[in-house]
Amino acid sequence: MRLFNSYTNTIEEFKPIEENKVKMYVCGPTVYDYAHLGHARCYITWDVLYRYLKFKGYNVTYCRNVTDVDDKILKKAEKEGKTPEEVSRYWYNQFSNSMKALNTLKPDIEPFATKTLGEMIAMVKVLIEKGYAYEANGDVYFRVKKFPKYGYLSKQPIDQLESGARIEVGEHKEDPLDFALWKKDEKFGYKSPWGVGRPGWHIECSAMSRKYLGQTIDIHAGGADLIFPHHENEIAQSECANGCKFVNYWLHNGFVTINKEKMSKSLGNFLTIDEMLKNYDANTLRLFILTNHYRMPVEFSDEALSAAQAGAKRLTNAKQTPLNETLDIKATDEYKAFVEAMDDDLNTSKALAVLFDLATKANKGEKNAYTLLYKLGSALGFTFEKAALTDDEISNAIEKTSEVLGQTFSSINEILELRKQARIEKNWDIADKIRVAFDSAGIVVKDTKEGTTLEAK
RNA sequence: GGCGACAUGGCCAAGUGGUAAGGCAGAAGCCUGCAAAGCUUUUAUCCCCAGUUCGAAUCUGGGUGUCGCCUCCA
Repeated sequence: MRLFNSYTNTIEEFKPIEENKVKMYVCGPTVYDYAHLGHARCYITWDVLYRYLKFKGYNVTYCRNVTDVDDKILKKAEKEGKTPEEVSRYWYNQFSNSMKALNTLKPDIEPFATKTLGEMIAMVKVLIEKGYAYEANGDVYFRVKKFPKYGYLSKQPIDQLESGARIEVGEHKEDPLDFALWKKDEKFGYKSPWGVGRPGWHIECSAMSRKYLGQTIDIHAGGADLIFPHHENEIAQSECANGCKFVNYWLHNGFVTINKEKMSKSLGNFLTIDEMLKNYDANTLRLFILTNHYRMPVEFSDEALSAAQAGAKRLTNAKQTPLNETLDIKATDEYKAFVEAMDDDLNTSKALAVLFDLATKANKGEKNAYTLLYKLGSALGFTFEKAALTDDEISNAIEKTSEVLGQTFSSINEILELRKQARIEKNWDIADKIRVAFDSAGIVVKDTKEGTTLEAK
């Protein structure tokens, strides 16, 4: 398997530290607001990597943190008259629901920053002892100049970084480039050797990653906007504290753009996952994201989403047959093509072509095509289970039909029986009226040789 | 200003040296009572210019355009 490593800027053969085991860390959300389509892209992308590694037989430990100590959380808490815990718990639950609705797998470990404070403080202590950090007026800063590799990940010459760096009012840095490991905060802070304060954002990930996955891990992933300064700082902290390499493969996903602009909270041009899920299902969003390579930008548009919706239906509407559990899928050409695509730095769009090919084969009645479609599709996180009609849809359909035919029905089956009779008698008027009534209730009526089926639109 | 990326048919998007996957939309046919779904067929010379090569969308150089990072950000 080959992956693009942002650290070396090249595609590399993936070799885990321990054979067959993969330790992956993904920078998780700061829980203070709705998750948007950009987050969906990030977490779906790494969900696919997680699923695919498992599909390949790796024993994967996936850790994704929750940042629950942060300025924005505190601001929100003050504004709403709540405690920071209340705010972060509420938004964490929202986030979890969104992730579940998107059909992403739960990470094996989901640590909270506030539960890892001991490790953060210990790490900062070591950095101070080793001379990589210093205390200044209750704050602790990292001495960037002491770490010669600083800027390597982001490919930034240090003098360029320097010209952009500033010292904020009230900070007591030795150098503008230095960044905070610990910040004095007497109001919301926690006890530490340097007084009451809060950890810096970057040290959180360094500490959580080490605590749950170890000093050197295989994969660290996140949005490309985290490269600088977040990941750059993580490298500096972890490598100086631990005295060894931090991450073997740095993976970064591209952004979702809207009107050719990055979708982000600060620009206010975002669509929340919850909003999106009202109009499109999880398979549609997943297909929309996976048709593009994960490192490329994805432009949001309703046309693109509609196209993805039609495409997702094509996959999930493929003729389903009982799964053949004895099939040796690894021996099939489709499996080989799929794996070859995915092994090539997650070429999901090529992998999808295999799925579409299988959908066509399944529709033509080719043996095992559906089994393969199901298994390979599941490795990308698609679901093939047909959604049952909702009570709303059913009662609506009954109501609309009763209206149109001027006759009261008590169940769907009663209507279908009537329609069946009407069709036998070639009373197309009644048959069509029922179909139109069902359609307006969101139910598609299909007449096939095997009989009539109902599906949610 | 520094750093990085991208530019392929109506739309989305693979493809990194040998004459353009796939999806959506469109057209035609089959199937259907009519639909829907499905099946079959069908639409490109790859931003511009120069170069390397027997041969380039694919390599090199120069343009043009778009985006991202350099500050919180997935």
